[in-house]
Amino acid sequence: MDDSGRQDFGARLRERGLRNTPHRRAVLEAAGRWPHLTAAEIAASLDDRGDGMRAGAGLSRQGLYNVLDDLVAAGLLRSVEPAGSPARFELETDDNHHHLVCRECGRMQDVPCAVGAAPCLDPLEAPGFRVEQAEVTWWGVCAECAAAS
Amino acid sequence: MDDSGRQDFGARLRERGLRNTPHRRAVLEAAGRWPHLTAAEIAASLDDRGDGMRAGAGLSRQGLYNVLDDLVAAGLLRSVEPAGSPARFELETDDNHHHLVCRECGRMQDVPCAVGAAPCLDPLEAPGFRVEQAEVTWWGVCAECAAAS
DNA sequence: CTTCACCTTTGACTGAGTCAAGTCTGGCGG
DNA sequence: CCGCCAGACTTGACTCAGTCAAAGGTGAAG
Repeated sequence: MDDSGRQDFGARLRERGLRNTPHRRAVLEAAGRWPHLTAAEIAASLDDRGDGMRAGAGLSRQGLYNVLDDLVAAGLLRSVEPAGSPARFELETDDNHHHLVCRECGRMQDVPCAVGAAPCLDPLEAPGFRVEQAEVTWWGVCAECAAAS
Repeated sequence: MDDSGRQDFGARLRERGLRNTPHRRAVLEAAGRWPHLTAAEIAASLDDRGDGMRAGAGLSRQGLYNVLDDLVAAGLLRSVEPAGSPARFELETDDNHHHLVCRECGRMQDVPCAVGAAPCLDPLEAPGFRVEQAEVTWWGVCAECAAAS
């Protein structure tokens, strides 16, 4: 099969000590193909996938959440949860990007970190607080929604 | 500390065209006294307030949500919703601060915007997207939790 | 082939918030 | 002074996203 293009998720799973199961691969593939899906959307995408890999029966809801939790814990997936929206998932790429969220339609898009490498992690006034990660979200109106009004 | 007598929430409400009701004042007072309360915590604080203003019966759940929505819409209250937590409320002060959230205990504290006035709103690569607001959240471990481990 | 750890399913449950529809209230026009 | 009515509040059913607990499969190490 022409797997040349897509990443070898199986290997990534093994690396992190997780078993390489079809469900896990399928979830990673979905997240790679359509970033920012919710758990429900991922479930739907598993149900109606028409590609080579047989989906078998759908993954149960609990199963899906287990898979998502495992992948997030293993650092293969990142979960993003903008206010008012259920959690959304994207492949973890360690590229320090942030998110634009449209106030109208809720759509989300990536932006590279605006000010250089990891400026958001700059030391700040936080006596005793050990900062591990910064998360920046820009809220506004996307091009489509702006046009529509 | 004691902010020169509490702010005149009644007047603020009228200014924005909202009726000045005891419930609304009480919610604003609670948010002023203990920032970052959840809706449930605000409800509890209304129930057992021992100060001058009689609480009367508790505000119903729906009533509370109505009040919160109104106050947020009127720009008197700000709602913050870190991943994995229910919404939390603080008085809107237009001071462009951001939040530190502890991964262990979930506690939240304010930090003044690290890099000057509103750097987070700097133009960024977002063709067509009209950015209205930036939100920065730092995740880490607070002093207490760090000490406890 | 067995076994045990890991993976998955089932179904009940919770927490946070919403919807819809009815009731109360207080300030204004008459 | 009275009735009206918009805005404030209550009630109760409901939804959505996610969790818990316990039982059932499965596959690779031994």
